[in-house]
Amino acid sequence: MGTDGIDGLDGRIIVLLAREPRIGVLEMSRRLGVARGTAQARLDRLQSNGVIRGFGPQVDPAALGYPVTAFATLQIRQGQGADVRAHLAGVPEVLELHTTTGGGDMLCRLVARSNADLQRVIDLVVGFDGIVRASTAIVMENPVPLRIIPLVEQAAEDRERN
Amino acid sequence: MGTDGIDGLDGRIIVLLAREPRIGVLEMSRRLGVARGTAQARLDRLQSNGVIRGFGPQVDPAALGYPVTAFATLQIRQGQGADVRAHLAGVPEVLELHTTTGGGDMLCRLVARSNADLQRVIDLVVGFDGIVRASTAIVMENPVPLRIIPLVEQAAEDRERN
DNA sequence: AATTCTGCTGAACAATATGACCAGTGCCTC
DNA sequence: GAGGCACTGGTCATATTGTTCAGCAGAATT
Repeated sequence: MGTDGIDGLDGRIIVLLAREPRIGVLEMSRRLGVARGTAQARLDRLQSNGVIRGFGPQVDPAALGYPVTAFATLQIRQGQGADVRAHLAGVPEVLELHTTTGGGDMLCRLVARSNADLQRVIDLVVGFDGIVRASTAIVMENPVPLRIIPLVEQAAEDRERN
Repeated sequence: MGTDGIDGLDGRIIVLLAREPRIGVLEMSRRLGVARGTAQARLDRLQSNGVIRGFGPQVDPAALGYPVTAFATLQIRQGQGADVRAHLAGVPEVLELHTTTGGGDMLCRLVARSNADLQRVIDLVVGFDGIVRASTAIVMENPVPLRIIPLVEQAAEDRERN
C-alpha cells in the first residue's frame, strides 16, 4: 500500500498533539512552521489513515475510585471462546481483553475499588462456565505508563532515513 | 476526601467526549442541555481532579507499522529492579510496564513490525543483565480494546444512588 | 429564621479559530 | 514538457473561545 508509516512532519504533529492536546490547527501550524492548510491536511490524513484513532479523553480509573489494577490470565475451555468474550465484554471492570497464542488463553486487564473488591471482580470474571483456570497478577507500580511517543519518533526516523 | 468519583452529569460529559472528542464546550453544553459555563466548569474540574488526564491523540501502533502486540512476563534478579526499569523505558517498542505481585516480576506490553521482528524486540528487552527469565504471549485478537466508558457509567450510577 | 456557600443560568464582550476558498510555486513522475 | 501533488500565504464570513457579570435556587451554617 505504501500508506503505512509517517514522515517527520507527521511525527512532529503527533508529538505536539500529545504534549498540548487542546491546541487548534492554527496554533499547530505556527508551532510547526508550516501553513495552516498543510497542518489541516496532515491532520486529516493522519485521522483517515487510522494512525490517529481519535482524541478521546484519557480517564484515570484511580480518580474514578478504582485504584487497583490487575492482569488475569484465563484458560478457556475449547469452543467456549465466543461465550467468554461476550461475558467479559459485559463486565465494566474489564478494561481490555486479548486472546493470546497457546491453547485457549486470554489476558485481561482488570480494575477494582480495593484489594478486597478485586476478589469480587475476579469472582465475577472467572465465575463463568467456559473458564477453566485463572491466574491473577496485581499491579504494584507502573514505571512506564502506556505511551506511544517514543515509538512515533522511531517510526518517523525510520521513514526519514529512506 | 470526597473529591473522588463523578456524578451523572460528569459521566455524560465523559461519554459524550469519548464519542465525539473534537466538539467544543459550546456544542457540549447544547448536547447536555446545560449552560455553557456549567459545561466549562465541569470540564475544568474533571481535568484538575485528574479524572480526565488529557486528550492526547490515540495512536494505532499497527498504522505506524507495528501490527504485532505481545505481553512479556519478566522475572527480575533481586535488587535489579531500577536498572531493568530504566532499560525498558529506553526501548520504544515497550509501550507499557508494570511491576506485579510475586517475586521480582514485571509485565510489559510490546509491539513489533512482524513476528520475526518480535524476536529482535524480545532479545532487546531480555538481553539485559537483571532479567532472569521471560515468557511471552503473542496477542492474536483483541476482542475488547482498551475502554473506559462502561466503568465511567458504572461509577456515575454508583454515585447517583447515594 | 436569617445568612452564607455553592453551583447553575443566561447574557454580554472582544479576541480568536474555523472551514472554505483561491492563485501561485516547487518538485516528481510519466 | 505536461500533469499531478503538496505546500504556501492570503482572503472571507461565521462560529467558538475565554472571561466576566448579575441573578437565582437549594443546602448548609449560624
